[in-house]
Amino acid sequence: MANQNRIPIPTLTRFANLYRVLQEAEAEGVEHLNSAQLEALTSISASQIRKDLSMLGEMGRPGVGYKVNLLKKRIGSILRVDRGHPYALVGAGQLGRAIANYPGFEDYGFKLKAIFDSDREKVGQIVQGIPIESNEHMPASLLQKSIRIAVLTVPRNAAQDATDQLVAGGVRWILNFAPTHLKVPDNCIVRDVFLTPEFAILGHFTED
Amino acid sequence: MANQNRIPIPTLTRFANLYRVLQEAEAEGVEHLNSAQLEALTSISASQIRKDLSMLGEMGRPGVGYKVNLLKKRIGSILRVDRGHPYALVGAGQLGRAIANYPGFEDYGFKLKAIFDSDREKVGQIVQGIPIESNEHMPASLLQKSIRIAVLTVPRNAAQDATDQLVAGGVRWILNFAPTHLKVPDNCIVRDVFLTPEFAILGHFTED
DNA sequence: AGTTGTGAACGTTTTCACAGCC
DNA sequence: GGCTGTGAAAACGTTCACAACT
Repeated sequence: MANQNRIPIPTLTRFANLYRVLQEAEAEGVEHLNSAQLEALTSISASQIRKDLSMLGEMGRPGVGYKVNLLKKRIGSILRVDRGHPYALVGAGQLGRAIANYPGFEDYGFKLKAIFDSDREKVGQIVQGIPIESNEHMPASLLQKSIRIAVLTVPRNAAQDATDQLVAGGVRWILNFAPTHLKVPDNCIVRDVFLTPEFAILGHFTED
Repeated sequence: MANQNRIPIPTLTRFANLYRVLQEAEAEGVEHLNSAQLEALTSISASQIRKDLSMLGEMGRPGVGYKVNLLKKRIGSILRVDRGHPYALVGAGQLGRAIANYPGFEDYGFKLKAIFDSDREKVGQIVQGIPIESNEHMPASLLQKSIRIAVLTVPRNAAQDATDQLVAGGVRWILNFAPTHLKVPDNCIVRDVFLTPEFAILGHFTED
């Protein structure tokens, strides 16, 4: 039965993937998809999909499947894709710019509103229509723009400092690409995206 | 007791993090670290660390802790950091270049050996000392260089094509940044690194 | 005393299997 | 007949707690 509160992270991750597939299906004019078809498109098992979707209440029709536009809308509302979350990018290096320029995030309701970098040379440069600001105004600028979400792509040794300033500026959700653990207050959520472990895992499975 | 075969992915991820910390400790001349100290450095719980390390056989000494250089060596061999895995980058866009230029991967034994892009403009450009090759020679070039590992950073609609060519070129491990599911033969391992779900999850926790 | 290694308890996530609905 | 929704079972991963070792 529907228990909309407290959806596990693995389920949310799968919702994000389903959302993309549903978007594509809708664009192609597909009206219904059943759990087996969704499995083919995502390689999430059909039973897993049904279990996940059961958290949203009864979304499917036995014998028919799930209505694409309805399901997309429902998952979208869970992921809050329609809110236009403003976010800040801290660290306008290569990875940071790649993320700023990555087109996919807007589909999920995220809107880049500020970019910070400690490098004086970069300050004032325009990326994605946003001028890079100096790190120094970070807290004030964040507060003024009501930004609560940040993506952190600074070098490891600058990460904790930048984090402290983000927190001072009212940021409560951080997507962290710096390969280090961030210390934040309890009311702040950090999602770590570490690339080296991904490589390292690949290494382990390597043979010969 | 030591069951070196079949180490769970979460454990491998933690090993990769421990490896970095051990590298730093070794560089600083630290000889021993106990599980509580490792917890402080990684925020992996001490009992979790002991459990993970117990998979490697008895690596620590009660009352003393773990010998840094020994443990680093052991984890390194699990992650096969000493093999100098040659890898290819497919897609020399911003994200691809950011990854190519990221210094951390070499520490884990990965060595960039080829770059491919379908854009004629880019072919011949040098990135990290490697000339960008045209997609067309991909399979032949991969085979010639004995490359078995690839990082895929092409747009979604080019991803499956590129994957097919990688597989034709003998690649068996793919780190996939393209936000789509790749179809590969059974003997090929794909690790997906999807950035949008990370954002999407953040969105769900957003309030207001 | 200090710290490991590990069985046992716990909690979470996935898979199974099928009753019930379309 | 086909497919969903869901309890029940299984698998998995983490934390606890303590005997054993230095």
